[in-house]
Amino acid sequence: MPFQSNCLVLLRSLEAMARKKQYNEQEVIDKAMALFWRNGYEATSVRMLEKEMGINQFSIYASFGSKHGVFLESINTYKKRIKCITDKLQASQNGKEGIKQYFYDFLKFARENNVNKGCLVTNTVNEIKKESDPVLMEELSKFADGIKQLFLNNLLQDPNKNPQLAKKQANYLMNCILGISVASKVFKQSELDDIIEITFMNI
Amino acid sequence: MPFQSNCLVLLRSLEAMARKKQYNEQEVIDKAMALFWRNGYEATSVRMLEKEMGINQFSIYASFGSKHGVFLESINTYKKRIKCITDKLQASQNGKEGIKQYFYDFLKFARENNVNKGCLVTNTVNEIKKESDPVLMEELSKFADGIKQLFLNNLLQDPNKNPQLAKKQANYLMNCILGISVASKVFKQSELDDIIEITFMNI
DNA sequence: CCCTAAACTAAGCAGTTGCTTAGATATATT
DNA sequence: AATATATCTAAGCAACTGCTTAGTTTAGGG
Repeated sequence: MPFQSNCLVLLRSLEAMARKKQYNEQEVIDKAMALFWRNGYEATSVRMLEKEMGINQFSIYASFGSKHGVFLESINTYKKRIKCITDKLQASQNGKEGIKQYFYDFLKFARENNVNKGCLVTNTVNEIKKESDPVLMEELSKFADGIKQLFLNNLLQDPNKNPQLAKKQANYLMNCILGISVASKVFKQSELDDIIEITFMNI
Repeated sequence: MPFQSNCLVLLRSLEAMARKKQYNEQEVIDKAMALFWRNGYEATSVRMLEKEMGINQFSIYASFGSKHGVFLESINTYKKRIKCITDKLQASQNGKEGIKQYFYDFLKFARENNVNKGCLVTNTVNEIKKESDPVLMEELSKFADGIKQLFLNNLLQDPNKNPQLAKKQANYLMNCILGISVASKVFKQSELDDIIEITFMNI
């Protein structure tokens, strides 16, 4: 149930009109996403969502059906928000340097009040069990594959690059950014800089 | 409260003797650790621990004080269990090849029924909030630093290695193994092999 | 064989979980 | 103003959370 459709409202526009929603669904999902990102799925209760989103539980369930529904929309919003840096990577024309820039852009993207929250998608993969929600897991995998493909495209901008090696290097870079997502929660910025430097030293 | 001390029992050995424990504390902690490893801390309830450990809640609280206490002992047991591969790394005398072997050893260590559970320490860092349990977080950091030091020692077995570079490479390798801990939950073995190959290709 | 004390069982505690519902409120058309 | 109906508030639901406690069982020393 991705946001409540307005179709019924439009169809009934000739009949009596009812009360308007006092909140914007995208705005409250933005707040929910921020909370899930900071806390994780399980550690975020519906009562906490209520407070953070600034609306009553009834409204949460009316708009998104369930806590799980709120989370799915939060993941969608996360993708929208991170799009600005994946788009930048896609547009980049300077091979591995573009990927390196993505690493730094991601670190900036994931930081809030000098605390690094990691990647919401990575955090979720780490938290949920594959078999408990295979549909969501598949969606998260697809997202990661998309970024891996961008890595590959940028690597292949080097005409001398062996395509088979490039594919392995794309997997390697995906692994490194997964590591960064975890490491950024604990490591100092100078250590993260070292890591990125070595990561791109010889590819 | 690391396991219940036997001192009181010894002191009172001249008085009337009481019933014996019908379980071995290390054995039930092994089972608890397995459950925490599979499920994470929050997603594991005391009722689930009861079933897995095969003892009553009373016995759990008598031996370990709290769910948190069971978890702390589980982390200790995890360290004991992984010691066989860190010891192997420590004893290794062939530089980066020894570290590479540790990567493969870790993958085997973390696999159960063809499912990779990642590293319990990494999973925990990812789940808990730094400020909610700084003592545990510090302990987990120390553990990671110990492994990073083993990486550094092995790298420095190469007499031509620049020590400053080696330090950065140790951070880099720690980041890669963090990535592997996450990636192993989702990636195929062939992809993991590619990742490890590239990771060690250029250091 | 009785007594003491630890270990056991199982019921129960208050607080929280995700979710629902009854009833009050607001709003655009008639 | 009257009506219809979506949205709001707030109370409440059963199930579950970590943890405790009352009462029974089991063991060994006297």
